[in-house]
Amino acid sequence: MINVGIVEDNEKIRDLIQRYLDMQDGLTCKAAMESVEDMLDYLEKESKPDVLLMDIQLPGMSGIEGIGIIKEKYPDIEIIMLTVYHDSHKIFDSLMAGASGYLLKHTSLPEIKESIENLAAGGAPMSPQIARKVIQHFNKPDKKKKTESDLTPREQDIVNGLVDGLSYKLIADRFDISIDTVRAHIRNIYKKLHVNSKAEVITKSLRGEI
Amino acid sequence: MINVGIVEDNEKIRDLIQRYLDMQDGLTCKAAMESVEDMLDYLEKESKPDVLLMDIQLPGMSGIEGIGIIKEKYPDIEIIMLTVYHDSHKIFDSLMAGASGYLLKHTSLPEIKESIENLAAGGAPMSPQIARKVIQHFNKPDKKKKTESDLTPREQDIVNGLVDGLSYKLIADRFDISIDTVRAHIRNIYKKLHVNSKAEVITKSLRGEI
DNA sequence: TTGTTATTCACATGAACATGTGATTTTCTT
DNA sequence: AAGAAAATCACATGTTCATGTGAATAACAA
Repeated sequence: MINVGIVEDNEKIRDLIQRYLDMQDGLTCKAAMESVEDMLDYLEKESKPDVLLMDIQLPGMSGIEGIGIIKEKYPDIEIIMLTVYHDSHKIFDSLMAGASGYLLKHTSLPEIKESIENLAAGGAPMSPQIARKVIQHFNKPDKKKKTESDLTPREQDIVNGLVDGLSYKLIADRFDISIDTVRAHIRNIYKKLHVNSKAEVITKSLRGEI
Repeated sequence: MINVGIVEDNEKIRDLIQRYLDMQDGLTCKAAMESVEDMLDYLEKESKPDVLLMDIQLPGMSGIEGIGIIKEKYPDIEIIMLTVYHDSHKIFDSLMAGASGYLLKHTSLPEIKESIENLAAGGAPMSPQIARKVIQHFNKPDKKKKTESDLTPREQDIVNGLVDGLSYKLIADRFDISIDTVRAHIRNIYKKLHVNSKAEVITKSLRGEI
């Protein structure tokens, strides 16, 4: 028997989901709150659910903030976001905060039930549109190669020195060259990267733009 | 009508999937090859499929290498991996190479059909176990908080300015404070982070150590 | 062979940075 | 009400950086 909790401020939706889930075989749904704060109170007193369905837009604390707090106190509770938001920031913030699934609100009741069972079986429920955005997040990084500049090996050495926080003098020592040679390389690096400070080179390098 | 192609070295599985998909309404499946090389030959001559089902373990070029080559030549072809491998490396390598979905081989024929339609509708088909691993990839980064220093909001502003490659003067302008105040903050930042140069602050910041 | 690129070095100057010392005001906690 | 922390500003000094100009050597491609 999977114990499900709900955090959703819209009373109609909350009651509808609760009633539906509670009458399903294998599921029980007793805790249906309108805010994270209420749910936290409930969790201190009553038995903890296995799975929480959570909205993002809530009175008081947002659902995303709620994830962090709940997961810290009760790491075993799995949280599925159930929301209208499909923008990348909210999705990734939720996942990074510790959510195990992300469903859009147009998801039908039977699909929600299926998602909960899916989660209990080791899956990760996601609406298809959400899955798409998550995957796109991985697809992107290829373009880095296009922006790749063509620093010479020596120039790359110098850049690494800068990233390590070395002064010109220390870079010169590291590679056994004169400080003026270091300066010369840095001039060339700046030209190639179209920058004019150590700071920008370091930032570009660590962001993978070199 | 969605045109599907298959790259799979096991003849039985390949034929089975091809026959099944080809007899479905709304789908056609004419191109079923045993290697990426064969599929590339086919793509040069014949009409291009909308969706490719691709194995990873193949004679000759691996499916993951294949993704990159096919996506570069024909960016509009969507690729779904269909494989027995469920290790994180193969999953992420595939997604980063440009795959739009990842199914495990125990997926039933009707589920494969559903996944193709799902993809055509803007979704991203993934087996639940795969979705779980993808999400776990996001869940991890929390541990960074442990190494988090306790810079004040203003100090964090200054750090961001440094990362953006601004001089003290420009940082002062950005926040409407004097350059000496910037200096004062930077002194405090250096003490808290145990560093003594802009470069080190930028590196720490971009490596998530702040 | 001639030209280009990579790597090396030197001298010079104004701008930006690192660091010390000291001080005021506001805000929050005890 | 007293103390701590955060944010603000000032003055001073030595160091490091950014940039200009000029040049030599080696390696490699046209």
